[in-house]
Amino acid sequence: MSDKPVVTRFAPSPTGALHIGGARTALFNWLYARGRGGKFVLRIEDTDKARSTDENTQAILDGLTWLGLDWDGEPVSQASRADRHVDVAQQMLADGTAFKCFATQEEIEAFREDARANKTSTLYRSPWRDVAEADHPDLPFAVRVKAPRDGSTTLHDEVQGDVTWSNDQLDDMIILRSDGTPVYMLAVVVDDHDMGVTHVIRGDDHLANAFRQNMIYDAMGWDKPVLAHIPLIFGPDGKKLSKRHGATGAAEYQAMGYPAAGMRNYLARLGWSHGDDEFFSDAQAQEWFGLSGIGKSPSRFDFKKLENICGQHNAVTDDAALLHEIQAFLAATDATPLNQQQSDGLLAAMPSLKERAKTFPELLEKAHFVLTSRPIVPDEKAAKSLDDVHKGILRELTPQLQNATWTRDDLEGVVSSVAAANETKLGKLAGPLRAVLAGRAVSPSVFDMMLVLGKDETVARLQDATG
RNA sequence: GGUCCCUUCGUCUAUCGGUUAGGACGCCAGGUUUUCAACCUGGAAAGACGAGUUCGAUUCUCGUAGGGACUGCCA
Repeated sequence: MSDKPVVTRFAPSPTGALHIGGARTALFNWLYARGRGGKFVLRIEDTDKARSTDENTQAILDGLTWLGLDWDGEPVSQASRADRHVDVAQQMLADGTAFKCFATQEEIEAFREDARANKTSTLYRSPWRDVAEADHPDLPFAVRVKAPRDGSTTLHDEVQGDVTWSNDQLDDMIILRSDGTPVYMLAVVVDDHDMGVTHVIRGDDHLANAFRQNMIYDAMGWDKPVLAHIPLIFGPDGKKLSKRHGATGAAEYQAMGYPAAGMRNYLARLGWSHGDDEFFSDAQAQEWFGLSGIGKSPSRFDFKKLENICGQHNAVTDDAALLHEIQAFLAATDATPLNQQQSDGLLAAMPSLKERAKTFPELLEKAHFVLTSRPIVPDEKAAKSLDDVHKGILRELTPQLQNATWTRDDLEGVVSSVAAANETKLGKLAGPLRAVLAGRAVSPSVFDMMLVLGKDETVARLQDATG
């Protein structure tokens, strides 16, 4: 179990989009496998026909792709493996580790209601557990495992430590419904086994299930995977993450314009740590990630920290790569795509843009000067700084710029001297200049903009505004 | 109700019996500054509570409180 190549898996059920918690679970599995030269596989748990849709499956795949989590091989459909699951159940029946239960759902429900009313255990004990085959009626039946009744079971979990359950808390859970279809609990075990999964890293809402699933491993005599049940993610208020907090789905974070690298870093750091390291690359995360670094307590989602991390990643991301990400962001949000000129401009402005934006919308807003075209129409805030006095100064500046060599130093010199000649400061002139060049009160440095725009465009914009 | 799990600054966390309990985000003050972002300096800010073990507990044990998960012929 230790020297086998690592195989981890992510097994979402397509009953909804990719939840941010699921995204982190996938990330942990991916990090663990990739850091060890192992495989990371996908299994779609679509056995609930009523709630599973192809759209959801696609949304989950898209979400993982956006996050940059690549998987090995084709995603496995759990539903397509039903025959195999049934075979295993038959095997257990033959081995005597499972039995046929002829109790009807009404009977069981009645029992539970009674139990609840009397405040006794709602664990159903089927009367059919030890009934001989010869005495079985000719009726539909469900197949149940024979759970151990005495003693206790201790499971080692890499995150939770040793967890012990008294066996009388285990029920003879159903593995095959009375219509002959396999149940999730059986399918998971069979699939994990058949797919060679060595490490099961999943949300700790599955911890109790681990004990149930353990019964099937025991019944079949299969090797058990290493378990790691990770704590859940809550909203900023400590309550379950919900719409109220802004976003539960990975796609929503994509739509808000967070860069995938920042998401990976933030999510990895949520519930897992490697000393004081906060900001790291994928390569570092893969190298450092391990089960022992995962904490046991649930963590809250903090948008401020996410933004900070995203800002740091933007700053170090390659210009062209960022441009591609932004184009993908625009496409994903159904925004109008950039034309060639805008793409070129954005790329040229990227060095000064990427250091000041945490999200793509923010970056795009600051890139307005290069995405728009003449005549520049200043927005309300920008217009305020453009009074007649400053227009006059800018008019004076224009011819001087025409004679300037287009370097940062020279531009700074020209603007400063014009400012000085008018008994004002560069700081006072920057606002109006920004308004003229960008039409916005917020933008990169005026000199950076001039450099990106070039002399002709810069002068033209000045003439437009002061002419 | 039952079973299991969790509890260090507001948040994410470090600490693996001995620390002035460290870092990061955020916040506050000051600086820099051309708006935004960034940056620099400083600051406030934590071991849920109560016992026990120990020379010594944030760290180990138990209890209490609070929170969470599970308790389906759902996944």
